[in-house]
Amino acid sequence: MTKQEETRDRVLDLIEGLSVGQAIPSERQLTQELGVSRLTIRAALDDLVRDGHLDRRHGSGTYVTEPKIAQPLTLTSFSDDMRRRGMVPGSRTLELVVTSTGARLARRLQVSPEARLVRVKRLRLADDQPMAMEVLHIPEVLVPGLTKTDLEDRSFYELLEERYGIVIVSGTQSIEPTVTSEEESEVLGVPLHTPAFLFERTTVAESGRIVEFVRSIYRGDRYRLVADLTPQRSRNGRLRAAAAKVRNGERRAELKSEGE
Amino acid sequence: MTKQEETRDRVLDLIEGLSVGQAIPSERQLTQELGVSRLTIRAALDDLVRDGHLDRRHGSGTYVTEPKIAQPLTLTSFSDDMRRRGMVPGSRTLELVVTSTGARLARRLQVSPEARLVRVKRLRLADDQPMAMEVLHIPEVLVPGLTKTDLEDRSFYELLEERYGIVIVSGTQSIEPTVTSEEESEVLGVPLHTPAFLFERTTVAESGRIVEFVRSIYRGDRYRLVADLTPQRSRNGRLRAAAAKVRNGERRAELKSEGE
DNA sequence: TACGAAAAGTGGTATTGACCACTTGGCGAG
DNA sequence: CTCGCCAAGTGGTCAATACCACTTTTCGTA
Repeated sequence: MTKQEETRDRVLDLIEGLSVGQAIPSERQLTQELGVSRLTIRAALDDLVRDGHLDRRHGSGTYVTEPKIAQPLTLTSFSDDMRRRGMVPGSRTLELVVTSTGARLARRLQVSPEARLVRVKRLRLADDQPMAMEVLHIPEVLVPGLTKTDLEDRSFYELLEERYGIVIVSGTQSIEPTVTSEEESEVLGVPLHTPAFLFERTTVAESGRIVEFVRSIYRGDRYRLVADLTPQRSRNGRLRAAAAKVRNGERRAELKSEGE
Repeated sequence: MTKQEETRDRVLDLIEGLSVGQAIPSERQLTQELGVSRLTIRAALDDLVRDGHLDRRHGSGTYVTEPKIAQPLTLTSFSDDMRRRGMVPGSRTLELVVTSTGARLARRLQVSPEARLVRVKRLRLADDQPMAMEVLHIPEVLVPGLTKTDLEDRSFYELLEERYGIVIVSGTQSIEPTVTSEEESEVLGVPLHTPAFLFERTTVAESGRIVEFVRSIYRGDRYRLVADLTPQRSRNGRLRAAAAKVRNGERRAELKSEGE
């Protein structure tokens, strides 16, 4: 744990005691209160600004921001994602079976095709409304004794960490447009061939091992991705002069209002 | 232009003279060669690492990386996006008309509903294959005398900067799944109701003025979004211990291979 | 020759001190 | 009372220096 990380967490604690819009102590004040150099403070605040917890105003101060709506292109769990929108996340496990892996999934998960695999199909709810259907594939050795109810009322990632000691550190997700199949339509309660997002995600643990492959279908009529864009610097220099003032675009998702 | 930005650009120039995988001079060497402090060097390199131009290896050196496939959730033009994939971008202007604005668009563009608007419909090509159809809406006062051919063989953003002196600094883009309409199917050469991405984008100039509202339909069978994910820090601290080692997920798009 | 320890070089973190640019609020002149 | 200026406080940038952690190379020893 570096001082910078420690500082970040201490400021994070500090933020919890404040309300949105309030200013945190100035950088020079924090230097004294926390006993670290201003550079360290700034590096820690940089992180928190990047993550959307703080907003700096040159010449004025540093303020607590509205909690971000969401950052679906960050490694967040469905539960956290929905909670952040003020909705109650839910989950109904439709099926939990142990199967063999097969060639394609074996490659994705980087395990032997003979390995045993837990396959979980579940419905994700937001305020008891169906939002997405997802199918998880997890090597059985990683989650022995996993049951249906384990997955009902908590984040799978929390469970992984607390019971199995597996900490997620990264992942890759692809996004495609698609339309719902017959099964998906029925489960989600939408007409056949409704537009939807298809997310495919593999996540990686601290150890470097691939933990899961997930295939999710999100209702296109209720889920939308929103990205704040910033220009990029180009290596060939053509547009370099038009360099960014705004940096680090944020990503977030929104729920569409019913009547849009 | 701060020293840090100047340093960044000088390193960027330096990178152009190297090939992928080669090491750039060490930070201490750069300190001397460029005559700035190591802190400044590091800040500049931080930027370039974030943008994917460089890769740091602790104890070893800093290396030039493979140019990123793409970063579609960054403010990049279609032309740049396609070029980066080694494809030849193209554009066919299907229609260019001046109309009045209407209430909904007026709100989006923050102009009077009576303002004149240039509406451009065009087909975007990659290697002469239809990739997307887009409709641009631009207040006419910003781009007087714009013609069809202006838009054919160059980036619209380049044109804006060079001829009209308008520099784009940020934007917002929403992404939804949809299916192609009759017109879109015909123009793109795909069956009716093919899954597609609907992008809606508004871009903002240096002046703070909204420059354009764009609605694009991307073929779902050829265009895919890929995001590298990293965990986030949470303000309520529950999972904070599992903090990220990997930071700053990159986003990129991929073209699907034909036979997938 | 093969191995292992040491040294040299690299990026990673941290401190201290300084100055600049911007915002804000108070005070004085009109 | 109002306006404009100015000073204080804030974040933004930069320098010089030090030490740590890691990688790579070198070189001496077995």
